[in-house]
Amino acid sequence: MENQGQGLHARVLESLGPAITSGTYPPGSVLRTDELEERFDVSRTVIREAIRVLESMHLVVSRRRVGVTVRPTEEWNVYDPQVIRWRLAGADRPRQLRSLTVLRSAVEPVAAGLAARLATPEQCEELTRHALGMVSTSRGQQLGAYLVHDVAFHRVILRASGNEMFARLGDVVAEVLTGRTEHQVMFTDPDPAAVTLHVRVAEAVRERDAARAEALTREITAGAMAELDILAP
Amino acid sequence: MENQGQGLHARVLESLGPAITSGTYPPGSVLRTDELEERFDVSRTVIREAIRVLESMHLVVSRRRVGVTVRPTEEWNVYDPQVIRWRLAGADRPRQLRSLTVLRSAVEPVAAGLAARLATPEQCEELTRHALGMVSTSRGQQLGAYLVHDVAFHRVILRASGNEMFARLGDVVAEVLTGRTEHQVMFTDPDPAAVTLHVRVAEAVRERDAARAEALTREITAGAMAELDILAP
DNA sequence: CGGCCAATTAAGTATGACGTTTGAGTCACA
DNA sequence: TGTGACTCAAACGTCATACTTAATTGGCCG
Repeated sequence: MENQGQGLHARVLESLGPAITSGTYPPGSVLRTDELEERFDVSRTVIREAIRVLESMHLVVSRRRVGVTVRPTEEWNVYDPQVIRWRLAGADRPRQLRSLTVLRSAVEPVAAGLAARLATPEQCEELTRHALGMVSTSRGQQLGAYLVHDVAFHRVILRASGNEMFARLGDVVAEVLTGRTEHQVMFTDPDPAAVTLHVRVAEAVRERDAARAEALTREITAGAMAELDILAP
Repeated sequence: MENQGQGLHARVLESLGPAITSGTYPPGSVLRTDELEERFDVSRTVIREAIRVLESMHLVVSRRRVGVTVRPTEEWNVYDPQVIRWRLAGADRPRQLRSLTVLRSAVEPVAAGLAARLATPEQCEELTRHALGMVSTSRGQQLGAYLVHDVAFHRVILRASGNEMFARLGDVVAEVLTGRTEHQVMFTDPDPAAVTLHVRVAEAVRERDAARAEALTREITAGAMAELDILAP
């Protein structure tokens, strides 16, 4: 969905990263550069650059005389988009989807409240447009088109919040929504109630009603959590 | 507060990173590797490794025949702890503190609610201990000791939430709290009301009262926002 | 048995050579 | 004069190799 292996070091990364995040090399495992050099049939330079990147993601730590050691899971930079992609592609995808959905449930309502205050007229218009797009694609097995509008809607909300930290979660939300459509049940058309909620959020933002926008978004994320059987107090 | 320049590439990073995030090299600027090589008096190997790391943070993009170009701010991996540190150390520290405080206000209450359900007895005990520690250090210019308990308290909440995404925000919160003590007013002792709120959160978690823990934490973060003059609806 | 020293190992750094991409300039032709 | 293809060179990308540094291991000596 984003970059792709241009350059050998990227190719190595796209092989090593998933191998680490998926547990093929569990925490504590030790890799040696010359071994990798041989395995990927590339030069030392390339391996070292890949290792440096993995190190900056806190996936590994490189120490002299010992090798490149995989770090414990708790220390990984789990907000790194690349790490998120690797983990979503791996075995603990369900677990990862839950974590991210909980994060969404915390962030998106607050973002919607802020968006209601700060959204530009253009952003309001975009929101409305995508909400209506969701309505018009919510029936008749148009899940692909529906997803496009859904993702765009949430991206606009996050961006319109005016908070860069929220805005950067757009990719994460996109992954979660895409993952849900691809992997989850979702054989059937989207829940009409959810569609309506999006329309009403767009309305609330347009009318600068922060409290309502937040509350409605909270309903949306609550629905997303329910889909994954996450705690329902 | 974390790693330090062990290795030349790390030294280069600690110089280039802040230079980019602080705007010394604004987006669109172009760096050439051989120029950097000379400026830092290190080999290509070292420069290239540093560049790879900056690239993985989405701070720069390296293209043939053109050089290493600084990317637009919106594309930076603003959740990377190292990027956060660099930006907090730079000129737009106030702006960064606001962004992060808003993020806290979204995440921490939800985390506290989850902690109330999931915290282990040990974590409950830790919470209580740090809350009491805050009480006992809240008077008489013991800001340093107070800060230690404050940071520890919020770390436990985030970790006890059982959500790895939340848990990894512990460092961010620590930076924000530390930054407030160091840079903000805070000449005077901490607000007694805030101290009391922490004690009550610990209580609520201990009593498994998720709604109360969430609401009380929302009050804490609202206070933090008020300190920074962030919107007060 | 314990502490100290040296040998070994694997990462870190430096350097020279070559390959590859691609922007930019040039030149010819319409 | 404008447009097209063609050439050139600048900058990164990759490789191979030699050397340096740090840390672990293990043996030697007290």
